[in-house]
Amino acid sequence: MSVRVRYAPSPTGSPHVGNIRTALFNHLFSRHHGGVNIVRIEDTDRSRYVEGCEEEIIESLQYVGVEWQEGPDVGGPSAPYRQSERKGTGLYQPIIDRLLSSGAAYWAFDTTEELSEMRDYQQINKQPIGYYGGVWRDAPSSKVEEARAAGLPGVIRLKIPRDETIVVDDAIRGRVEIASNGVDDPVLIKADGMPTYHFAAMVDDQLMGITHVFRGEEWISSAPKHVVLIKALGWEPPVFVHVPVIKGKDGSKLSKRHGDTACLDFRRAGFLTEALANFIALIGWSPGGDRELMTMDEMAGAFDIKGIQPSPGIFDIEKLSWMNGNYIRQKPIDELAPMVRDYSFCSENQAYWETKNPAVASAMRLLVGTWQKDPDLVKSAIGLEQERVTSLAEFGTACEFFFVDEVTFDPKAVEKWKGQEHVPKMLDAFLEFFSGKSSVSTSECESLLRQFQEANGFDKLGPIVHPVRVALSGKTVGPGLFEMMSVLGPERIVRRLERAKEVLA
RNA sequence: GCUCCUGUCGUCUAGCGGUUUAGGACAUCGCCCUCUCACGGCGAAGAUCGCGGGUUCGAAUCCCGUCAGGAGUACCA
Repeated sequence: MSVRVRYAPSPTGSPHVGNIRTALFNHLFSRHHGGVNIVRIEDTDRSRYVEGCEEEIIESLQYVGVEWQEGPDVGGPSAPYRQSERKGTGLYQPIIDRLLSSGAAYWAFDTTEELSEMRDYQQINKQPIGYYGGVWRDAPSSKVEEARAAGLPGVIRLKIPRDETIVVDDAIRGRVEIASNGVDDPVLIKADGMPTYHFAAMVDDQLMGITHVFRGEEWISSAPKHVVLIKALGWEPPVFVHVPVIKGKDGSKLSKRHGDTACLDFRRAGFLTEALANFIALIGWSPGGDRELMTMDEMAGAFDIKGIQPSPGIFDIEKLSWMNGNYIRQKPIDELAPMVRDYSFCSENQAYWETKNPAVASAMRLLVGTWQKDPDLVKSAIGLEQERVTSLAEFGTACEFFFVDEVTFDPKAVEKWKGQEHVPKMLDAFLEFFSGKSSVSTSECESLLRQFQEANGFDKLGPIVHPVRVALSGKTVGPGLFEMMSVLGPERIVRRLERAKEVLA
């Protein structure tokens, strides 16, 4: 039997990384088995529908590199792929009729007040809270007909059997047994006629031939309801794979107060597709052994449900950053440079940093502005910063000193070299060397500084290099000085040296 | 309250009854490389495998209990 899996988000907000991780597992699993991955939009709750959300879902999926063969955007043999549209085709009706006539489901006309009173009572009496039948589960058909004729708003509920053990087979945890008496009767069809998740998802999974259902762990407690439903319909349940949740640093479920959680925020923050995908796949999944840095192909090749951890994992942004830096370093410069340019140019990314850290946003704009005038300068600068940066966003601030007209001096750096005897003399000598030149090579710069070192009796290069670095970049840290000088070029060097003479005098 | 799930270094994890003085990675610290930072290399520290009982010649690995954390408990998904 060929594998068919589905990612079934509801369009209620921008997808969370945990959610997208489930989508990634679907992708990896279907690729591993040469199966089909389906995207299905679960939009049965009209009150929670968020406009534009479907686009964000698609974008998030594309960002992490998830591919699908059937979905609302590409169509497919099981179309439509939005539950609201599926409902419109009337495909749920015959199934619900079957359930009703076999007695597996029943109409219930409780009002919201009655339901909340019931829960209060259960709460006070320390009983399990939920709907276990009320007056409708076994009501005579005449009473139901009466209520329907009177036009009372009613729902259709699934009749969970009494005194039985419901078995849920979970591919990660194994066999889970639940006493049916603790499972309440779920609503299948709401008063507005829309199906609930419990009903629509199970029916659609069946109709779409889904073989494995990957979903969040939070679904495990409603899984018994799903197996009862499926059995009542005479179907074979799919393999359930309840993937563990992702938690924040403090151990609670990942949420807004942990910082970024929406998948697309990570793109805005400057994380590479490869890094995010690799990182989230490894929260909760391990290929076994010591493998960590993996391409999508490698992950798909190694993917196995047995490698999925049953325990929840914590999202560690530090490790993500390390991975991101790793992938950035691997990029050939011809690929990296345009990537940094596009990233920095994107107004959505700039807006993101504008609220998070305006200095980063302005550095990004400066990078783009400079690119338009002198792309080679920017490319070279990116090349020099490539190995000391951990996100696309950092290139702006890291390269900033290359692009500014006037460097910002780090007071501590100035403090250290200001007034040192050899400094003014050295600056003058170099000024003279660079004046009128049109370009310099790295090796020319190196020999210039080394000659000065020897001529002036310094046994180390430090006292020469450090003040010059401060003079040219304003900072104490950065790329190799000679490479930096070559990239800056004589013209900028001269201008900066002149200004530094005053500052460091 | 009720039900279910989970529990190996701070974090992600390897481990599937003996090859384990529990391995790797991130983070931390130190050394080396070196013009600084970073990269890279080497090394240190860090888990008596939640705890308590069993089973066994032998348990992180199997069983029971216990505690802790999490999830669900909607006409939301």
